[in-house]
Amino acid sequence: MPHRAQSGGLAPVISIRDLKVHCSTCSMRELCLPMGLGAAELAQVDALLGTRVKLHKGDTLYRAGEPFTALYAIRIGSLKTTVLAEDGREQVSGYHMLGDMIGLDGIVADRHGCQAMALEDTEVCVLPLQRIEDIARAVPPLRQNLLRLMSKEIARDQNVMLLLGSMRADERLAVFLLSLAERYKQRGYSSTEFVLRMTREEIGSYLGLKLETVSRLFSRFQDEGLIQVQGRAVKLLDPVALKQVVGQRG
Amino acid sequence: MPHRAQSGGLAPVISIRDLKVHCSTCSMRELCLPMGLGAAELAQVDALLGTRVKLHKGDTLYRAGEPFTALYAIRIGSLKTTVLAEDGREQVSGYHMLGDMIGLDGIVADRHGCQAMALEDTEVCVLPLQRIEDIARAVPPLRQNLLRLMSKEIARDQNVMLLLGSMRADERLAVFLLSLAERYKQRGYSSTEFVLRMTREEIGSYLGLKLETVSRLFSRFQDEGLIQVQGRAVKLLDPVALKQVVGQRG
DNA sequence: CGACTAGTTGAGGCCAGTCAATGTTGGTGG
DNA sequence: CCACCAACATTGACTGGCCTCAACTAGTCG
Repeated sequence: MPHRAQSGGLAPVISIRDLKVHCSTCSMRELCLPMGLGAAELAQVDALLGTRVKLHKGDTLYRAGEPFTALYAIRIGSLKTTVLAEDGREQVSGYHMLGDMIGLDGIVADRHGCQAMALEDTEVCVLPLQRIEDIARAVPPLRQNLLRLMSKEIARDQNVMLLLGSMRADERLAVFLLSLAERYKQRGYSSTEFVLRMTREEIGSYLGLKLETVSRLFSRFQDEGLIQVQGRAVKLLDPVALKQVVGQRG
Repeated sequence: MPHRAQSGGLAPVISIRDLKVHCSTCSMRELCLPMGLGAAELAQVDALLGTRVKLHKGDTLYRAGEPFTALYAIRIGSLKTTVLAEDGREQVSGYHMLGDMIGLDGIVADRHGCQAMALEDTEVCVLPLQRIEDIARAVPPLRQNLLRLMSKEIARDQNVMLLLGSMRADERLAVFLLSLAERYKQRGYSSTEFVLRMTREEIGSYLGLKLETVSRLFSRFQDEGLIQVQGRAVKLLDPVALKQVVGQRG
């Protein structure tokens, strides 16, 4: 099902003006593409941005193989990206929350290399492809930021490779929880208490594990007093001990 | 041990002039950063490039944590990049051959996120960081190419994640061999017969396997008539069947 | 209320890891 | 040139961690 520009039967509680994106008033601007820009530059970026898109839980923002037309910055909510093998196998390649940019992999072939799906009701800012070049020309620091974001994505992917290639199941889950905690913290949320937006199966797919293994590990971590789990609600009781899970024998 | 600008006791068999890099005369230019550029633009890039660096087998081009000063384009030879976990664990994150660009992960933090080591005698072109901005300003198509290369790296990493997260050992090795074959082909070499530049352990590290497993799989593939192996010399006898290894049960 | 999805837990099997012995290769120096 | 050594590679026996299959529970939504 394609994404929709507006949610179904809800009366609009926000004005038309708000529907236009403004980096200058966005709380995520220091994590997002315009990080570090001055007021004048921000105004330029505002003028170049497209509209925002609203997604409901389960909506797809783009699919693998579709023409690459824009990058997206997440304003509210979260998405997962999944890569598909030729034989239909599917793997979650990332979880993305507010302030993150997605779609960076599409530039190479003018087609998206993966699929992006909303894990909850979500809003993204659209950066149309044609305008990215304009932006890059007009605002040099922004060009730098774009490179940085891509570079950051590469560094992140390499860490996931390290996780998938060399860690045991319990280490993977510990790293996953700690990395979520860190990202929530950066965004001003609690780093010890949060609600997972994805299923056990999706976590497993991301970590190269089966859902039963993930479930068992949650139970085990709880038994060991490291965390408290109630469905998708997670509380990190002992982050230090959780860190120690990573990198130790047995 | 740091890299050296020139090899030890050898009399120079190439002229000084050749030591300066020239994209316009480089056979890799259509795979490398200047792909698709016109003659005038090539000349501009030539003027911006730094010198080349020679590495011997085992030499390190850069280490994780070192200040990021340049990107590198491989002229001759090959390198491996490895990421390190805090606990000292190490994983090969990529094999890179002539025409490839490396160091792209360093932009984010002004520090390299991984280590690059030569697998054989190797020469790389140096693109000093300060000049990358100049290049991007002066030659718009080159800016586009830089983005494309980074995007390609992201897409590649995601495929590795798919491999590590969802494939059995034999599938991983088959994918690895086929991807090497493809890359040799793109560079004008035989796609069915080549010499591996890395040890079984390094292959295993890249694929998330132990060296014994890699060795056993080479033997098994040979028994099944898929390949012929003699140490590091590999001949793909039945690439089609090798492709079929990927994605089938048992 | 029934159908469905998500999650938990148990029993058993298998793939890849571990440990160990042996063979092979390539570089070095006498 | 060859003997030597260290690094690399192969193969076997055994182990164990994660997967598979399966049963059951708890929410959720028509």
